[in-house]
Amino acid sequence: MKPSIPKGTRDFSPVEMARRNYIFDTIRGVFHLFGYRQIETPSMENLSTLMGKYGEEGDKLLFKIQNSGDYMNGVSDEELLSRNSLKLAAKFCEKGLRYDLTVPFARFVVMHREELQFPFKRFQIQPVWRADRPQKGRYREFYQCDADVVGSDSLLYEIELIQMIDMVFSRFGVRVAIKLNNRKILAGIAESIGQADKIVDITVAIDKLDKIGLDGVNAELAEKGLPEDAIGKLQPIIRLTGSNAEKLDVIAGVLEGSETGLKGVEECRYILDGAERLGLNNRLELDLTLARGLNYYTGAIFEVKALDVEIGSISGGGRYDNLTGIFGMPGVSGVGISFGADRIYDVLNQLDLYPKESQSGVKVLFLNLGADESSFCMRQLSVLRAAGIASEIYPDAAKMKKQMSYANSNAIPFVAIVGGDELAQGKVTLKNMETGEQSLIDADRLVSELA
RNA sequence: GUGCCUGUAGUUCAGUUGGUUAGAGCGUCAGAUUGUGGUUCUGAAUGUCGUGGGUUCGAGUCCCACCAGGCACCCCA
Repeated sequence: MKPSIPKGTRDFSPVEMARRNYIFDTIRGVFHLFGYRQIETPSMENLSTLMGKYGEEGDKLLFKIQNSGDYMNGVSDEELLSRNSLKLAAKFCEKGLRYDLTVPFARFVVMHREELQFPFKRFQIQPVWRADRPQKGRYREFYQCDADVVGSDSLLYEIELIQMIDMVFSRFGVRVAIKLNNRKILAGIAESIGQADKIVDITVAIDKLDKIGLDGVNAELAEKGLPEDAIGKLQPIIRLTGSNAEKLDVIAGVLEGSETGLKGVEECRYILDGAERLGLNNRLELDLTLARGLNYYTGAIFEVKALDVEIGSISGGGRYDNLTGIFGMPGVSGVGISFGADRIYDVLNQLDLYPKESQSGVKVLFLNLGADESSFCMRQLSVLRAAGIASEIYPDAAKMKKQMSYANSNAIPFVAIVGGDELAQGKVTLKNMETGEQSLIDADRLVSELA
C-alpha cells in the first residue's frame, strides 16, 4: 500500500521550507517593527468557542474532533437511530481545529483580560484548518499571519495596518492593490434603498462584480428577492469610478439620510488621507464592491490582491467592534489583518522572487579522506560552529567524486579538503564551488575566510 | 454540498481504428576520471498501466462501479 496524506494537506521539503521561512521572517520582521508581540494558541478550541462565528457556511467547514473515551455512553438509542449527523456530532465532539486566528485571539483576550495592557497589539503565525474542498490556492491546512490590536477604536491603527501591508509586499517585491471599504457604508447603502435586512445578500452579490460582471450581479440581486427599483438605485454605486475622493463625494450624497453610512464615509476619508500622506508604494483604492465574508466586521475592511498573478486575495482584514462581546467582554474594539502565507508562497514562486541568500544552508563541507584526516576536520568543525558558521563533514571516506556531488546537490558553497599533505602542514584546501577556485590556507584562518 | 476533467516508472508525459515482450525526457545509480563537483559521453535499474468487475480470441486502450487527484461553482487566505 502506498502511503498518502489527507486531501488538501502538503509536505514541505527543505527547499520549500527555506522559502516559507523567508516569508514568515519577512512578515514577522514587519510585525515587530510596528510593536506587535507574538502569541500562540492551541490548535484545537472548544467547539462552543468556534461555532456561530463564521456564519452558517463557516460552521460546516469546521474540522471537529471526536471525543476520546467512551463517548457513546451518554447517547440514547433514539438519538443514535435518528442518524442526524449534525446532532450526533454535537454529542461526539466538543473540540474543533481552529478556523482562523482572530476568534481564538478574542477568546485569549477575554481569558487574560486582567493581565493585558490595552491597547494590546499581538501577532500570531500558525496554521488553521478548513474542511473545504481544495483547489488552486486553497488548502485544508494553511498558515495565517495575523496582526491585531484590541482595546482602541483609533483609526490610526487602520492606517498603521495599511502601512504594514504596504511594507510587507514592498519587501517581497510583489505589486499589489490594497482595497479599502467600510461596513458602515455598506449598511448605509442597504438602508438608503430600503433593504437594510438584505445587507448580506447585497454585499455578497456586489462582491462578485469582478467575476460575473454587472449583469451577473443584477441577476443575483433579483434572484435574492431585491425589488427592481432597489436594484436600480444600486447601479450608480456599483458602477462608481474616479479617484477615491470623487467616489467618497458621490457616496456621501447618496447616503445623506443615513447616519451610519455617513460615519463610514468619514472614516474612509480619514484613513485614505492619513495613508496618502505616508506615501505608500502600492495603490490604495476605495472599492465599494469589497464585502468580505466574515460577518464580525463592523468598520473598515481591507483586502489585498496581487497585480501580476491570478489568485484569490492574499491578505485581508478589518475592524470588528464587538468580537469579545460574545465571550462576555463587551465594548472592546479590535482591528487586524491577516496575511495568507500559502498564497503568498504561490505568488512568490510564480514570480520567482526569492532572494538568493534566503536559500542558503550549510556554508562548508569537509571532505572525509580517512580516519586521521577526519578527526582533524572534526576539530576544525567545532571551531567553525562555535563561530556560528554552518558546516558539516561527509560521513565516510567515500570516493571524492561522490563527496563533491553531495556538496553540489545540497548547494554548499565551499568544500574544505584535508588529505595527507594538508594534514602534515596543518593546512586546508578551500574550494569555492561556484568559481572552482581553490587555495591552500592555514587551518586557523578558516573562520575569517568563511565569515 | 453541486458540476466537469484526469489517473501509465521517483517525476513529467507518449502509447496509432483494441493486437506479441509498455516507451521517452528529467531524476537516480555505475563507469569514462584511484585528490576534484556542477558540463559532456557510455551503460544500468525501476511498472499490480489507480482498484475491482464486464465486453472480447485478445484490454494501458472500450463499458460499469469504486477509490484518488485536479479544476470550476459555493465560500474564502
